[in-house]
Amino acid sequence: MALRGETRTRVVETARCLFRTQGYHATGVNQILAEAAAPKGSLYFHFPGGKQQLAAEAVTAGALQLRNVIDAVVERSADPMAASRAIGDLLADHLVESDFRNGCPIAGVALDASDSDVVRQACNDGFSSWLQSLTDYLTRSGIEPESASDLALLAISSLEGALLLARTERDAAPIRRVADRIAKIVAQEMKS
Amino acid sequence: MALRGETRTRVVETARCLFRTQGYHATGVNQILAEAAAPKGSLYFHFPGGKQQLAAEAVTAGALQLRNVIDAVVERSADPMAASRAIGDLLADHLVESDFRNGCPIAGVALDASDSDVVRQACNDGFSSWLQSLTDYLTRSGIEPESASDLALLAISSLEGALLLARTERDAAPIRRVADRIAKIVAQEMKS
Amino acid sequence: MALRGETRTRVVETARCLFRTQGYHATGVNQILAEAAAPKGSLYFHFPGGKQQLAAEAVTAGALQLRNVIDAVVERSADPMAASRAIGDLLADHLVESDFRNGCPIAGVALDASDSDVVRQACNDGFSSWLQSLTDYLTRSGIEPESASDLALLAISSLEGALLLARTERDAAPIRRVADRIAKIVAQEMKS
Amino acid sequence: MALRGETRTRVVETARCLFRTQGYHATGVNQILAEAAAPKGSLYFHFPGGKQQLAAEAVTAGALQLRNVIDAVVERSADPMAASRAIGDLLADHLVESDFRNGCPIAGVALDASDSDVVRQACNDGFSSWLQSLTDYLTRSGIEPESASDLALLAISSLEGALLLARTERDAAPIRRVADRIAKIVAQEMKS
DNA sequence: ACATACGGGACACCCCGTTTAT
DNA sequence: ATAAACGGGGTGTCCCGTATGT
Repeated sequence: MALRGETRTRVVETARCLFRTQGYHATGVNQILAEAAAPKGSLYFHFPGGKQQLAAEAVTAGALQLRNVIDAVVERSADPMAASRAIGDLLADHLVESDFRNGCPIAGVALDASDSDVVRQACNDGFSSWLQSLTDYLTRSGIEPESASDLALLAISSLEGALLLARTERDAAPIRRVADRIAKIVAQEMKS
Repeated sequence: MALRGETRTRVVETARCLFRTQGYHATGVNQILAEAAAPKGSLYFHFPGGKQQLAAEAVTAGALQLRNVIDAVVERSADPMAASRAIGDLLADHLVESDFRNGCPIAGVALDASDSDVVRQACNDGFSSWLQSLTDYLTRSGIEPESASDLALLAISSLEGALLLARTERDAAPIRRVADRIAKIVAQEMKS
Repeated sequence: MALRGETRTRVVETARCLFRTQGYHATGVNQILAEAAAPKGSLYFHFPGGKQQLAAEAVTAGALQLRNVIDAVVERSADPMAASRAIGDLLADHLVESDFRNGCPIAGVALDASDSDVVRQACNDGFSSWLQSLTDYLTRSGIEPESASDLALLAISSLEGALLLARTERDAAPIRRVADRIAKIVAQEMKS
Repeated sequence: MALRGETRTRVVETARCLFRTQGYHATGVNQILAEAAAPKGSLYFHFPGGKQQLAAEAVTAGALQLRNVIDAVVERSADPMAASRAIGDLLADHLVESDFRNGCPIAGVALDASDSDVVRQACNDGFSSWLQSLTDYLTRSGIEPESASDLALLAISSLEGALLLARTERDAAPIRRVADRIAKIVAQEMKS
């Protein structure tokens, strides 16, 4: 018998993948349930808020996962410049390996479901956590707090945009080029 | 009887607005037709390729319009740094004035309809034209071609990402902060 | 709440009648659902295969029903000759009573949906069951198996064609004339 | 420039082919016009009665063509028995060569458009002409008029039905078997 | 005779959410 | 927690016919 919450987790994970590659409106709850091999009747038992709640949880989970992956990469890096390039490589690899389907786990939902407050809030929380985490890291690396916050915003914005451009172009080069530029900018900031 | 192409243009314009604010899948052709006060029966006369063709044309039109607006702003600016800040203000104003609905005219479609090649190609062409236009401008402003291309990619990526973050956060600040940072980076590039 | 399968059966029955009189493409699923007073949303719950599955089931049901009716008529008949005439009368009556709308429950679908394999197969199964049943009966009546199979094919083919002609002519005479001729041919076969 | 009526003829021919293989409702006027490379605007100039008139003319043309082909085959045959088998072979070949799509040029329309009187009448005229032609031939071959009429009806009905069965089964055997049986029946009739 | 455009309705299919009964 | 069935609205697409302008 299934452990308590096992089905729930599987549904969220499936939703995370599908929302990430297809966006909010292009992904149907039936598809999620079918792919998760979950019983349809119990969707609204686990997620009384329906598709919106499911998307919010999927985004939250996706944001957390990516943050953990990035944190791990960062900790293995010698300095922020190396970290930036490593993150770029990571994102580029994710994209290419999925045949240019796996972009940002938040963006597709954020743009597509911006009318739902609960979903938008989850997306915002995800972005905020990334910004906070990156700002902290840059500060720890010796950058002044104010600059660190700006750089974190620039880094995440540009990587987010680069993911979009790369996916549209079906070429991961923009991601690595942007990550490289960010590295240089961070380097200059650390010298001063 | 309608003037040649008048209805067609009106439909594309309506589609451009709706796709921009709602994304591809959240926008129905019925809604477009109703809002454009266009006859339903002749949609597939004007757009035999259906919704995909309509989206492709809407994206193309949106990309061209925004490029023209930006070109005008750029020409009024004293230098690339001022231009960057002016573009940021422009995008931020667009977003705020529309109650955080009018983001990038391409992004919402690009992320949502990446499975359709004809739509994806139109999005890619739009991004490419922006990149080209900006690269040219930076080159004309005295930046080396190689750096200009990189800076253009960074600028567009980061503004694209900032638009997404700002829309999600319902706060235009990220756009202006990113535009300001880009201005500083361009300044440094011009000194060297 | 509806008893298990009650709605489903009602839909299939309605579909059987409508497909029989109107053919496959001239019958819309909305019409079927409306006439069956069935809930629209659950059509694809009961029939995931859509209209094709519905038509296949309707044909199967129609073929079985007509076979049962014919079997009953045959068993009441003194000999194959009488049976042939009785079947002709039965089909002619069906046609006339419905103002020349109720022809063969298979033909209208078979000709109209021959591009769908699932539908074609259901039609084929229906015809095959009729052929088998009639061949068995003729064999039991003392006709050699090989001849019985040929006669069954002739009988069903000619009645099928006669139904078509009668419907087109709006005159049931061809059916009875053909049935009478078939009776004579069977008689001659039994003497030999 | 097109000769007068050339386009019209091409449209009717295209309609004949499409109606024969797809039936009435499954064939769209747009498809006919596209396949005939005919201008859409002039359809209702040539055929003010619309699709129904077009179908009626297509059926009339198809019936005449098939009658001519059969007449030619009959005249080349030594006797009615040979003629029956030759007709069966002809129809079977037509069916197989078209991958079981080209059945009777009337049946598909007759069953599918029986609600339109103008179409039904054209179908009826086609069938009647075949019956008349065949009855005449059998009479000329020495069969009593009354029997000849009955045999003609039986022959056409059974071949019509056999075409339907063969198409559904995707096997031309029923046509040849029925034609063979008809030949034997005619032979017996001629002896008496 | 043709061409462009309209016009509204219908098509099959699928959506998300709810209800009732296990 | 699951399951079967409902409920109505919406999807993109295509239909046949018409009207106006060469």
